[in-house]
Amino acid sequence: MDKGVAAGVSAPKHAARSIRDVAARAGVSIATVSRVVNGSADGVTPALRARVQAVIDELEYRPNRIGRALRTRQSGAVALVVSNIQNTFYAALAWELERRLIEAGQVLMLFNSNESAELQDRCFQEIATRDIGGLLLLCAVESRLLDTMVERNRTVFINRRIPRLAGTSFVGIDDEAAARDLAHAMLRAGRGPVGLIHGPLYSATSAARLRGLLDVLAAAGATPVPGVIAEAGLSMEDGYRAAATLLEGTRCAALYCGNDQIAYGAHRRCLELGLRVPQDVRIFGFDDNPLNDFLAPWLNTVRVPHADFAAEAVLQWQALAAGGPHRDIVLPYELVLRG
Amino acid sequence: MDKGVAAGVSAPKHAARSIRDVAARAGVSIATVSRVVNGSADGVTPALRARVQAVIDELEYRPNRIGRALRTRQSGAVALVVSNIQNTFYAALAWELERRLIEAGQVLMLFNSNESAELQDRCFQEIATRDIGGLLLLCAVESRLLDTMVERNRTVFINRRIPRLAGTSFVGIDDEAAARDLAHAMLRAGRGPVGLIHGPLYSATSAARLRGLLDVLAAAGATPVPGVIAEAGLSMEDGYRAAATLLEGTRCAALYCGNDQIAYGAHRRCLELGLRVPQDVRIFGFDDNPLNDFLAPWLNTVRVPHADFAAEAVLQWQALAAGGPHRDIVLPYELVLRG
DNA sequence: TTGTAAGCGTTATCAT
DNA sequence: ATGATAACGCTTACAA
Repeated sequence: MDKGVAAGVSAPKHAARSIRDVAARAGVSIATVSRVVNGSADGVTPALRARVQAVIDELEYRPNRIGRALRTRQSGAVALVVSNIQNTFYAALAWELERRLIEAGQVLMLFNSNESAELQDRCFQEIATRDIGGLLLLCAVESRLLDTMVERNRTVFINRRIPRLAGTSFVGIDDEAAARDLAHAMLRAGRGPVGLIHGPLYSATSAARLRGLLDVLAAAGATPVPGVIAEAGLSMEDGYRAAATLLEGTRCAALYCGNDQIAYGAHRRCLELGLRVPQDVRIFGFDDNPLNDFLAPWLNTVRVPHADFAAEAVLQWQALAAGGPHRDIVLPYELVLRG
Repeated sequence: MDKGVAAGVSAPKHAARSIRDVAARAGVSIATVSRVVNGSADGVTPALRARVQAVIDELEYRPNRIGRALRTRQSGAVALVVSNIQNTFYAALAWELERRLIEAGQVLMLFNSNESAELQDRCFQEIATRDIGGLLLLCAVESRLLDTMVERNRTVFINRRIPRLAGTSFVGIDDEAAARDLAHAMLRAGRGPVGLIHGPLYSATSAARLRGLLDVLAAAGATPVPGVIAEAGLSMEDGYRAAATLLEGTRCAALYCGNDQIAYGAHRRCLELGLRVPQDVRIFGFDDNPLNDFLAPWLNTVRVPHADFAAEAVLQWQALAAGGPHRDIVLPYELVLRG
């Protein structure tokens, strides 16, 4: 029997080093190591600092974030609660956020709320016990624990705000204005019956978009009849179902959808009904998911600058961490008319 | 001046409760509270237990995970390192994973490696200091720190393995067999020149798929000429670029793409060239992204059971946590022929 | 059955 | 400038 090999198989090469290991090896106290690691302004003699740093490098010591978190009450993690990561717009935003947070030495904890107050609170419960450094809410809903969470954490609302919590930082666009622009583009493209599949009205974003749209349509005397307004969830499946109902017996020249995912679902239903897009029905959405250029060359939409959303959200979170005030950041959008 | 209101505005309602608060209020030691919280088998008198539980409920006490993590060396977080969350297949998988992990009382830390060894190691460095309970690698690449991470964490490879680390748990399909089936479907659909845009060959998954495909094509005497084989990254943009090169001057009746994202890019290029899909070119992909039914009704592909991947990955992670052995879990796939 | 106390890895206060 | 030590919130021997 080769005991050496047998032991080597099961035992890890070596456990992670602790500050004690470094201190012992360098012949200093753990306090000194801590000072070196944190580059404290309070002096450590350059010579000593170099000696300690050498040991740190040699042992590949990296401070344990859990120990540090317990002491500083900051876990070095930022929680992102997103409606649904399967929405490619949110996924793109999450990607940008993660990239920037890693750069800032933070990790991202991901939660899906699925537009449900219960699930969102479930996530909040997990988050609440973890001393996170920031809370990014990408499409939050009202829920029992929302206020406490916002109160206790550095919070930034992204893409959707809770009007009641207007004092909390927000990054978004002017959805109502964007919807008005989109409506004008719709009208310019040709008259005819308009169908509307808007997002859930508990969402201030969905509501603002609908408001802007109806505003312009009404002014143009193109108010859609009640039968062609439908509320839907924010997924492709929701859009498909809503379109199925809405297009049953009704004919639309243009179809407004509360976001691009809804538009994808509506598009599918149109094709099933033998309607050509855009020849028979023109479809309008919101967000401009990154894959539109590849898979939805028929989709007219509003480009929401997701990369800028992420950049601004992180900046604003950092500003809050630095003791800055809550702010509203409203970014420019852009109309994308494809067909 | 109303001092009461002024104070109420800035001060949080109350900080989170600690185990001490509960112990003090219940008139017991923190050890007893801990026992109640953890439902320890070691007895706590039912009466005492009830009294403590009442205080816990009253104060809405939830144990701080950082404190617990420091003691147990388990942060209650599972790290997911994914190639790119913008790939809708990975996003769908991540969604399923998050749902199940929350159910298991864990949170998910999300990292994008972007197929880069450097970035993956950057993520690993963040992960290494955080005492995670599990490491899920959705499309890992070779990197300097990979071995240490696998060695020190309960690891499950998903969708792509590192052949060198065959002793580590894996959840996937038989990619080579699936590719063979796909190739047969390709041949059944009609003869003609075949173009190939495969994924990067450092990926065992991409390599296996290509192997299976070439296998069948060769056996059928349909070996593609070197000029119509291209290697591409795994994104739509990569697929677009590869297709642009490959279709320059060459005519293909069928186009194999290493995954659906590549196929989306190739499809766009085909349309730009005036090629009709599937009339002029039939396109074959891999994964069956959930949005194909809506946006890619022209795409033939292999349905990779992402929900089952997630379920099995979590189960296998739990098995490892329970001291079980590493396992290979190979799930069934399904051909989806749309056009 | 319940309590006391050590200790997980840090940071930061206070001596020296 | 450096070190000793308390404290963060929790779990878990061990003592009572």
